[in-house]
Order: sequence, then structure tokens, then C-alpha cells
Amino acid sequence: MEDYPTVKLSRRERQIMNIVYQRGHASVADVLADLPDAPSYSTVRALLRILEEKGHLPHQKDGPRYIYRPTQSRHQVGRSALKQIVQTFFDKSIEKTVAALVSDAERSDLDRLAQLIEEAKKGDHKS
Amino acid sequence: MEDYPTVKLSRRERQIMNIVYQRGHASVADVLADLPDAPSYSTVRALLRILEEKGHLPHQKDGPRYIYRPTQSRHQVGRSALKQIVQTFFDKSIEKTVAALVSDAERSDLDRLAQLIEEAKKGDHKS
DNA sequence: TTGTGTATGCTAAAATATTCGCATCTTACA
DNA sequence: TGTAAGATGCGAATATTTTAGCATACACAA
Repeated sequence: MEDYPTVKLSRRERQIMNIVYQRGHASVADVLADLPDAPSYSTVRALLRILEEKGHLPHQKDGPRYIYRPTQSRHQVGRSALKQIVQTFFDKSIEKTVAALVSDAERSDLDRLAQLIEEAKKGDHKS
Repeated sequence: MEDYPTVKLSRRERQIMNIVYQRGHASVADVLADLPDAPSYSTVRALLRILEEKGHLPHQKDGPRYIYRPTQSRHQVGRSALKQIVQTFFDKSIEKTVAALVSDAERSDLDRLAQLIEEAKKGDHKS
């Protein structure tokens, strides 16, 4: 079976990576604030250190504190995660997946989506 | 932060749930076949037992063997997982998410997608 | 200067997850 | 029937994850 990037992360590590991806970058306090069933400050730091050691989340200094940013681009990881969802829950069908998304969409979304598809058709060189 | 269904599952448990969702239902042997870095048969059974105890994956007998099926519907869990992805990687934007999907689509997909959107527009009663 | 709030560095314990072996039970069929 | 192949039941060791405490550094205000 195909792997996907998060496959080697533990539950907490995955939660943290998700938080950081959602924010773009984060301090220890940021992560702590967003983490469900938040553990102690120490714990979060330990996890961030581990993620850094694994090469996923290097830090840089911002005054007195550390700011963590992912090494892999949000866009790339997002696409990969999306692919996994399509495969697991939607029979690898882009159409079924979009159908699920559309069922949550509002009218204004639909118009922009239609436009998006049209653009794609014009620029399509695959087939 | 919003949770999503897989948040309480361990790495292996999540892998197994994904496999079962992809297949619809599965025997021990099925799971073993699809599991990356496959452990022993015993191990897989132990994990399935745990998932069953947690209420995620009851079994039924099929001749001599157990067949496991998720309690939560594939569609439901898929939508939920998708939502999580949209939130984490695509700024909660359906449009950005579809754009990522479309970039992997072929021409035939695009035509059907356009149709899908049109249908949605017609049936839309939200706004 | 001295105390307070907020950081990180380091270490170790506790809780969970992951793994497998051995005994036993069915099913299929020679 | 009786035997091999393939399942499950049970129990426990091992590895990993998750957690937290205490010491220390630094900025800033009283």
C-alpha cells in the first residue's frame, strides 16, 4: 500500500504538524493553545524537539523564543494528504471527492468553481 | 482545535482503518496484505481486536474467518477527513482544494466536474 | 539591583502502542 | 475418520510515545 507523509508520525506528532501547517509557523505557546487535550508546556517542547530531530520542523529564533516552520511545503504535503483521502474514501475518484466538497459549498463557491474548471480545460495539455 | 475521527487512533490503528475503509471490509489476511511494513499475523489480529473493543470495527463470521467492517460509514468519515484537510492545508477554502484536485485531473474528469457543478447550482437552496 | 514572567536545556518516569508465541479450534477433503 | 491448513483465544514481553519536573538564561520593571 502507498504510504503518505504522516505515516511515520505518532498521534501527537501528527496533531502538532497539522497545527503548524494550519498556522504556517508556530511558537511553543501557539501549539499549546491549539492542541486538543493540551498537555504541559514541557511536553509540547519535547514533542517539537523530536519533530525537529526527525527533520520535519526546524526552528529559528524570534527574540527570546523559537519559531517552528515545516521543511516540506504546505502545498506539497496538502496535495499528498488529499491524494490519500481520495484513495481511501472516494475510490480514487476525483469526481466523487469534488462532489463531497461541493455538497458543503455555497452558491458563490459554485460560481468560482465553475470558473476554475473552465480555466483548467483551457490550459489542459494532458489529454 | 477541532478534532477529527482519526485523532484518537494510533499510527497502526489508523493504517488499518484506512485499509478497511478502502476495501469496504476486510479479513485479517487482507489487512496483513495491505499493511506497510507488515508485522506478524498475530500482531494484526491484536490490533483488530483493539479496534473492535474501541467500537470502530466489529467483526462477523464468514465461514471460518472473521470479516471486519467499520461502524461509521465510509461516506461520513470521508467527508470528515476531507474537511480536516481543507482546514489544515487549504485555508478552509473549498476552491483551493478543488484547484489542487483539478491539477491532477484529466480532460474527461474536467468535463464531468463541470457537469457536477452545474447540477449543484440547479439544486442549490442554501443561498 | 533584584524580583517576576517567560524562555529553553536536560533528564527520567509513566502510559500506550506494538509485537509475537503457543495452545486450541474449525473446515475441507483424502 | 483423521489429518493438514488456516483461523482464533489468550497472555505477556518489548518498544515507542507521552508526560512532566527542575535548573538555568534573559528581558524588563520596580
